Amino acid sequence: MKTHHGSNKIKRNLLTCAFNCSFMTPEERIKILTQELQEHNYNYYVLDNPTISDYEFDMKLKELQALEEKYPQLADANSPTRRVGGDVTKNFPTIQHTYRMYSLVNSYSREELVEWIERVEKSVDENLEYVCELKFDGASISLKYINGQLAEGVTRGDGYQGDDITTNVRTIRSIPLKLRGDAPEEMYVRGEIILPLEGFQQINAEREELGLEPFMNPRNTASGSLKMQDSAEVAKRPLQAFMYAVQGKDLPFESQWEMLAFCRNAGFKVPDSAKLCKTQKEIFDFIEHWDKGRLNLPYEIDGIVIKVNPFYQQNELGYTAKAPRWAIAYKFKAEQAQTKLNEITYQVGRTGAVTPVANLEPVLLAGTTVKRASLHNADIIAQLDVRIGDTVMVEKGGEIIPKIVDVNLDLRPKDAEKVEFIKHCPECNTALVRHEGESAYYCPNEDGCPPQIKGRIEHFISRKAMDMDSIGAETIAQFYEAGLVNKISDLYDLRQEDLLPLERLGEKSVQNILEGIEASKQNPFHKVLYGLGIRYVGETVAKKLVRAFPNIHLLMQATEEELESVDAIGGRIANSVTEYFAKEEHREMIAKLEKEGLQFEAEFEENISEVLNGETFLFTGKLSEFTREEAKEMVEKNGGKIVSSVTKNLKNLVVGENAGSKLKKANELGTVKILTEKEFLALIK
DNA sequence: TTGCCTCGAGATCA
DNA sequence: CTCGAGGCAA
Repeated sequence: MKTHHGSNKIKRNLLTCAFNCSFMTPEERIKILTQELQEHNYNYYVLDNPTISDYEFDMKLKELQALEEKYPQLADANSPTRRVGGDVTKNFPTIQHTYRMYSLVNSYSREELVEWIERVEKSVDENLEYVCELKFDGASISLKYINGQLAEGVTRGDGYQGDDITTNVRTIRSIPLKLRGDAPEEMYVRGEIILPLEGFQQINAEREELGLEPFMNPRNTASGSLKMQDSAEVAKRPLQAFMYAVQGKDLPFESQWEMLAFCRNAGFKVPDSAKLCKTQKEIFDFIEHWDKGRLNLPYEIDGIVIKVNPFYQQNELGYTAKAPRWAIAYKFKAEQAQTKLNEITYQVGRTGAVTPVANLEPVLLAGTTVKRASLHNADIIAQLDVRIGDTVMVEKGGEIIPKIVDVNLDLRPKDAEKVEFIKHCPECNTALVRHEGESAYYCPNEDGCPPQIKGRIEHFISRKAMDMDSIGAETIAQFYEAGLVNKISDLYDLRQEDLLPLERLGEKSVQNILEGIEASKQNPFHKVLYGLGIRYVGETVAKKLVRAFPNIHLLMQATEEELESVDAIGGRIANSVTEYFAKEEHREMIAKLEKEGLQFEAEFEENISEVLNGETFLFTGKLSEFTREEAKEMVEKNGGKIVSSVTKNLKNLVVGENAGSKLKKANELGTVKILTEKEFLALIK
């Protein structure tokens, strides 16, 4: 690590010299120093190739600091002096991502990867090219640059919005505060913040000296560092940033490979391990190489990312609800550890499903201590034939959730008996039931079983539903035990005087809780609907229902048939919805919530026109007039629908450059109208 | 599922 | 100052 010490005396000399010798204005001097420091910083942290001594660097930095102090009006938010931090953030405001941050689909075997490649090759017919990159194990981030200046650093969050951690991001030396070369007006760079192993060990050595507990693993330490309030502390953590994607308008590249080069030229650290591959063999060679080679890397990776290279091919493939179809992660084989199964306990979820949980002798695995692992259901227990006292093999795959994969029969105690799944609810002793065709056992005591009641309320307050600040599972349990809350709507009857007597709740906490409850009334209808916890109504289904039934009364009156007519709503969901609303207590509760002022009516933008009513569209090839996102919006705003493949339901195929198999198939069908982009635009004019 | 950071509450000590 | 809840990230 570079140390930035220097003496004030020398600094003053340098200052005097700068003024005396060159007759520069402070403004000019600041500009020169800034540029020099930026350059040296880049050489040191991005290229790993310093061209001046640490001492000289520190002198220049001190000089710049002094000048900025003297002329604060000339100090830039992206000055190299900001690298050392100092800004303290109280809380990190939420920022919407301009471009959604998708996740990646994971694969764990050669077979799965081959399946993906074959799927890709089916939709895109010619000259496939892939970029293989290392999958860094850290925290994802999005950086916004305005006219080449770092403007925002945002965590991934839920992919739609994240936390503004700009001041902390500025302290990471391998992130340029100002881009090199020509920069577009606005662009977003995505990458991963990691803590190299050496830095991790160094931090732990320091912590040990200070008598502090060492950190468990680099990934959590990196992630935690980004959320520290004192950016000067963040500056002391030797974090690094590896960037792998750029988004924005009119960018000067047309493929992932060119994008990596652009990133590198713009001054980001882009490892040169990425490789352009044309064949399956090349991809698998790359994987194999790094599966072994990763042990020698100075940082941790947990897999390989494979991306279709040209953008027009990526666009052809498009996205699922969560991830691009044009990329996939290959995760290295998970680490395993052997440990003892001490006990099986049973948990009752909000739906009444009873889940067996293995309580394990704590064991160190992939940088964490594993003590518990879900056994999912009775079938899994039977299949593994795990018994109390068994020695089992635990694995921590890409899902993060530890899993029992095997039982070591040689070490089984002689008297170990088969596990009998419990017959009665561990919480309320009601006899459990098992629905036909389902592997889970349920406690049918919906209204009297504490974990089900608490679970429903926890679900309601959760982030994706009402997102009530400063209330968590423990607080709900407290409310329930105090007899204050038995159903969702009871939350809205809570008063300050009810809560203050409760343990651990001071005035401040109570105020936060009540404010959170009040603020929840502003949440849109689809969140409220999701929060009700109707079985099979997740976030996506809730949104779909709200679209089709824009207020709660329409939804409550809908028959199963009407529900099923909605796209993606099947019999199972329709049945669950009507059953929910058939219950008197549910209808009463909803009436109460409505009275309290929760949103039970959807707000949508009106469609611009209905000219595309009944029409279906599919876009293929490289589009030049608009993006796929824009196309989708245009179609929907004009009453049309987007479909995903060429079938007899497709009425219009809009073709861009390089249209391939879809165009061919449409021609074969003969029923599809083929349009150019211009013709499409003319349709909706 | 676990680890890390932050905050409020309550204990401890001056 | 220490503890535990809560939030977040993978």
